Amino acid sequence: MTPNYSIAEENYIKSIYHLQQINESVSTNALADHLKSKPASITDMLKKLQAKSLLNYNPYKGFRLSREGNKAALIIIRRHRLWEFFLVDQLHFSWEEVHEVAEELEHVRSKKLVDKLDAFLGFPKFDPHGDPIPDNNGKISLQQQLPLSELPLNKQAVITSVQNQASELLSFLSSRNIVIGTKLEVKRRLPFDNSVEIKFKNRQSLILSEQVANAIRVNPL
Amino acid sequence: MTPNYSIAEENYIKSIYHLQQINESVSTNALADHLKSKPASITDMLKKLQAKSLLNYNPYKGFRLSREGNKAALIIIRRHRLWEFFLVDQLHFSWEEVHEVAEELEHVRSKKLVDKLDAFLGFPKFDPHGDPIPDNNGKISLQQQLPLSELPLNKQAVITSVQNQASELLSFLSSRNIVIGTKLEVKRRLPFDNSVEIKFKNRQSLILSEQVANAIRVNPL
DNA sequence: ACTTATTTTTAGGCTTGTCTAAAAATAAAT
DNA sequence: ATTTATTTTTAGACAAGCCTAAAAATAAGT
Repeated sequence: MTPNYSIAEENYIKSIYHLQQINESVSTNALADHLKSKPASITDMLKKLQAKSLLNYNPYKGFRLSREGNKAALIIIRRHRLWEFFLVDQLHFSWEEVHEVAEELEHVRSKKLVDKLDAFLGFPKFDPHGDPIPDNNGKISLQQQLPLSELPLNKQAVITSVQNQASELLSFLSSRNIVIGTKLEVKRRLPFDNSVEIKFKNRQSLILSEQVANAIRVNPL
Repeated sequence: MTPNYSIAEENYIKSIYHLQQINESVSTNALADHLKSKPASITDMLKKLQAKSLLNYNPYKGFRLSREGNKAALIIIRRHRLWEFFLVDQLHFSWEEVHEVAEELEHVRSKKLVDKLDAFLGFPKFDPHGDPIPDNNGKISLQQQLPLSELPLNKQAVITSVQNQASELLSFLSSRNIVIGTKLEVKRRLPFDNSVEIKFKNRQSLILSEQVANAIRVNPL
């Protein structure tokens, strides 16, 4: 039997998973920031997670999830993204509202529930933000994607995901018709602030800041 | 704003609500039994619930929910029963499997989620066990129902609910085709053990123990 | 009415998960 | 290389929820 973890443990596992996608090794401070917690609390929990062999932890040197920890993370992420899909697809939430609610739903542990929900939804591969949904074995389907900030000039591409859950950003993007599936290309980069001018198929164009262009992931066509 | 309660608090509120339907006043021991907890733990929590004015509590004398406590209880029961309905109606769980899972889902606090779920399901009035689902104002639609053990002989009635969530009982009943909506009448009562002989429309008959006949609620036609 | 049994509460302790303040380890700077 | 700054860990405390064992209150029995 796969063991059950507390809500606090699950939140740590998930945050570590996300942070280690960005950096080789995760630091105590980075995790404290991410969880809006204090470094001392982090150290405490790290010891517990290591005792449960979910973590490879070298004091003062940083840490990463173990194989088992990664498996646990993918289960939680699967739950989170399936519920997000459900909320948008079935309950007609808007994509910027779902994250908070899914933060609660993701901790409901029943495997049967999650698998039945998956089937009910038609085994979706991507959540409303374009992030891939792990299947019932924890397999995640990758797709070629790069930040909009790195897309070559004048190359057609389609938006595949937005790497930021802040509802302000998401509703701003929606209001500009920037959603998953939108096709666009970059017409130029402004060197002084690295902002980009993008152009839609309907010939409308728009300037996006470097931060925003970094959060948007695209798949070149 | 309606305050938020912890999962532990919500479980206490719900159990007290159920117990006070049966008796005038709830006792510490009865609640300890119901929650599979110890009397000392109950006393601790009762003080906290009273401090939050959810409870009218006279030490040594018993307790009941306050007006506010009842309101909170109905919100939790609404969540629980809507999720049960969802699980059976949309995810095709069988009615004996849903209780456990709904015990977890009921603690997801978002009001918007619950109201949207309600609409998505078509504003159902009864859950799969036949229990009424409170509406978004906490109003509960009552229906005339009495225990099968009290149904007069030879009077046609329809099963409206089963007041017991034990999955053994529920699957036993299903296997005998005893579900919500089944029509039956009581042919006789056996005096030595108060068991009842029931007869279905298709002329099949069956003996049920007093305990089982007490758990089944019917609406006389 | 007085003893006995039951119920409930208090007292003190444990675990989980959090915090602040201080100490120790590592990294950066001169 | 030695001081200074930063990061991380340890030490000790606290709240929520639970427990056992003992004391106090109520109920039952003769």
